[in-house]
Amino acid sequence: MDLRGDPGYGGGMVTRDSLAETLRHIATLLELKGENPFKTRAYNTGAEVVESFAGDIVQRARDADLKGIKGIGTALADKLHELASTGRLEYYENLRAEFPDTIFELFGVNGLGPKKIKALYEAHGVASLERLREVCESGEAASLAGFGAKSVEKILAALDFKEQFADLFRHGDAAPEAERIRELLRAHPAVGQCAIAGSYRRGKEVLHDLDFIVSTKDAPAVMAAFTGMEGVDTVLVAGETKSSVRLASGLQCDLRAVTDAEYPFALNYFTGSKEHNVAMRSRALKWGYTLNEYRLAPAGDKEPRPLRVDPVTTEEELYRALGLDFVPPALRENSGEIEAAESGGLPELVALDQLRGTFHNHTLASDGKASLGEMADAARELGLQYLGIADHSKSSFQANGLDAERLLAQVEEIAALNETYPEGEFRLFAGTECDILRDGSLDFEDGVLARLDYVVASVHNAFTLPEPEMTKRILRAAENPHVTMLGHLTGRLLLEREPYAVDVPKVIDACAANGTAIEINANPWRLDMDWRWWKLAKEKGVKTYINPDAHRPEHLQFLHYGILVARKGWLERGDVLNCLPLGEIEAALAAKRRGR
DNA sequence: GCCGTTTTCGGCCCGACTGTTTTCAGTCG
Repeated sequence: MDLRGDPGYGGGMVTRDSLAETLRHIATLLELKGENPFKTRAYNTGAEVVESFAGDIVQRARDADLKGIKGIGTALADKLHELASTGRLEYYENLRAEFPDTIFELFGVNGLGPKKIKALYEAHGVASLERLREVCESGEAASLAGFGAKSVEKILAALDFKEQFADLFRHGDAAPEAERIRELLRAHPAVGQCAIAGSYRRGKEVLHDLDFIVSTKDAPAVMAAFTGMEGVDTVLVAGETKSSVRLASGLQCDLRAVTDAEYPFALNYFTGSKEHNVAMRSRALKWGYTLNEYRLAPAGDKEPRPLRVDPVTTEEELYRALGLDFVPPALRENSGEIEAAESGGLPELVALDQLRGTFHNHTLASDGKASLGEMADAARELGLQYLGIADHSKSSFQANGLDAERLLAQVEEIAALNETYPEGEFRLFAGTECDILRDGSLDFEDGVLARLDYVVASVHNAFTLPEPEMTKRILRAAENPHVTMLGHLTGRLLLEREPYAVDVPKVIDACAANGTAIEINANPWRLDMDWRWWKLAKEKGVKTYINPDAHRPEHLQFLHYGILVARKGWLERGDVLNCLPLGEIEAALAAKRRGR
């Protein structure tokens, strides 16, 4: 059997994502076979657990140390162990031999689910997008039981869409449209409460649609306004309380309308995540209630436990009613938040207005689009007390990186500018985004680095080193006493370029041992280091700086996205060093330079 | 396949919408 077409499997390296992907593929294949849907769900749940697990799930799987992880039972634990330790899984290979590899493509077509795909495959050998189009255009598909002219038309439209657009969007790319539509709904006379729910509200880095929730007494009017609004390309669904549209950008937007009384339940339900909802519902059940998108109501014949808040009129009250602290949307990923909410152990998440400055920013000297003074002015307008300048170093010649001479001239320039700011009110810090060279050495001599206030060390070339070498390279930088923080740790560009292969837990350990911070790069294309690692990093005592990687003044707004990452990573004010006020950050940088 | 202060067996969320149906199956979230 040829599995070469599957990058996440059998290619040698086992990663968190490849483990999750294999579980998802198993779930899909079981669905195709018409297996018990709950078994299918168990595999999908397992994939979610693997993806969001706070810790080194690959190592745990390798060590057969998965006992006690909720959602991973003995069967999944055994399979994950086999996968992680050998790179293969016999059960999966047998399953895959039953269908052509390309059949997975079909699940990405809107309107096609396991039943229809199975029917198409068995009747006409449909196992690829090309073949699907053929049987739709030839009329063969329309004659199948359960298929008709309309469904074939929809499949063809979905195929056209797939050719034209990606089905995932970066959070930052979707944000302007999301906010525009929210304002439009909010301004509608029939709309009471209104929110963007879904993964957008949870602060996920990529989204596949936007979910809007409104409360209203005139749902049809709001639905009409929504499906008829500017920017709508196609109306996908148009019901009385639920509509879906496709915008010209390809982004899908769903709207649900409920009453004011139902609103907190709908908001909670459609914010998700699915797994968080399951946990909430099962908790409600234990208390003797059924929870859905409309209400919390007594269930069954037994006397329910009295709610702590009754009636429930807000989402906060819904959590409190069930004996929980309010769980911020960012944390609703089923990674321990319910347990923490029960025991008063939720973190006090860091917030945007707690940031006092930021460090990874570029100017005209390298590849930025604004001068030192312009960047400083923009930071002051935002109310920041300090701004760090970290232009590229000489090896990043493609970015016009600075050599030692130009860098030291910039240090002088920064010192002169600092003279012009009122003492204690604002300061520029002189730094560098110093390339980590292939062997882990830095792009400047120690003597040069010692002249700077701080150093961001980043990888900008040789992205394809094997994991052991890349890890060694970055470890060496993390151990260099001049390095204040590691920049964009994995180099990923969301939906564009894969992260480079690096053993993140090892890097976290080294950073903890050396007092080196790891940046949260807030550029919406990066959002790197990924939020899934921060709980682990925090446990180990690693701190972060949230940096916009700004190349122009407007990019300072990216800090908002960095805050989303930090919050998803359970980080508090004390974990984020650029929450420190000017006097204290100077001391912290100096302490790090002295080797603590 | 997972899970257990209701259960080690028998549950596991379910409502909205659409299209092909003549009362419901499939998909989606």
